[in-house]
Amino acid sequence: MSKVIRQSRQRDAILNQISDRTDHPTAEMLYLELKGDMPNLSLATVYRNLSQLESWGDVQRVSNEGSTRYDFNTTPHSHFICTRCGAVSDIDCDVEAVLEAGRKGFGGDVERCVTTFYGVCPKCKKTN
Amino acid sequence: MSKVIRQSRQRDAILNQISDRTDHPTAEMLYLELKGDMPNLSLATVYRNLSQLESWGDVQRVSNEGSTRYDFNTTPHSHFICTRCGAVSDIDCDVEAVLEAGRKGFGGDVERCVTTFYGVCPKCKKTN
DNA sequence: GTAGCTGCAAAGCGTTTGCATTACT
DNA sequence: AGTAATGCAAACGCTTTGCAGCTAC
Repeated sequence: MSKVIRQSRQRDAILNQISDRTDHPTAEMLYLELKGDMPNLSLATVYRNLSQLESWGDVQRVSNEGSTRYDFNTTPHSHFICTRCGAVSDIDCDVEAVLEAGRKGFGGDVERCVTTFYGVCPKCKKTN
Repeated sequence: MSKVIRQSRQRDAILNQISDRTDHPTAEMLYLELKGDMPNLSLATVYRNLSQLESWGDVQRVSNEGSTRYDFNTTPHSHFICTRCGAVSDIDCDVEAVLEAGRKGFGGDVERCVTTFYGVCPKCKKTN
């Protein structure tokens, strides 16, 4: 008897809030944003739902020094973190090629890889 | 007037403990290992010294879901984390090539990248 | 003697968990 | 009615910090 998944206003709101953006918010960001409409939303609920959504493959964790960010884009892709403004954005990079480079001369099974790029984002570069 | 750096038994011991190994220990591992010889060594001292050593470029942080590991090898290189035994090892991978792949078609300045590979290490593969 | 370093304990941070209550189905 | 999901607060694990005493220079 597998566990039944019920609908919940909170989970719907979280998924809705994360689905149409590319800025990789943290649990707390989502919590603060949603608290406007749902004043007694709890941070624990946001964390619990994000974990669930992750286990169902609906969102992806992006770990970034200290706090975790969440990404609605669950295809294997890489991230760029701006060292000036801290923004996390997606970056186009051939993940398969990186995997191949890692496999070369390594005795184990390389299954997955995560690459994070650092530097100055286009926006900050313009502002200087 | 810049701060004078003094010698300390504790820092020497930490550096000595980390310098001849490739298993990327955590602060707590080093603490437990050193506590044998220095019974009143404090975990805070280990953390403080590792931060200092990192800022001086003597060790490198390797962040790995939850806890931080330290690496005496400060040249840009990649890591492999075994999903069976949790071991963190160095892996040969052309970091420059990955950087190039990230730069392609990205508007900002890509300065640095960190790649972590996941899979089954040679040892676990053998044991199966 | 001065100021950096230590040990200890307390606080900090992001995250998880226990539990009584609420609300989907 | 039954049980998943919530809100709250307390606990968690890792790391940092405040402070009095210690130690290298």
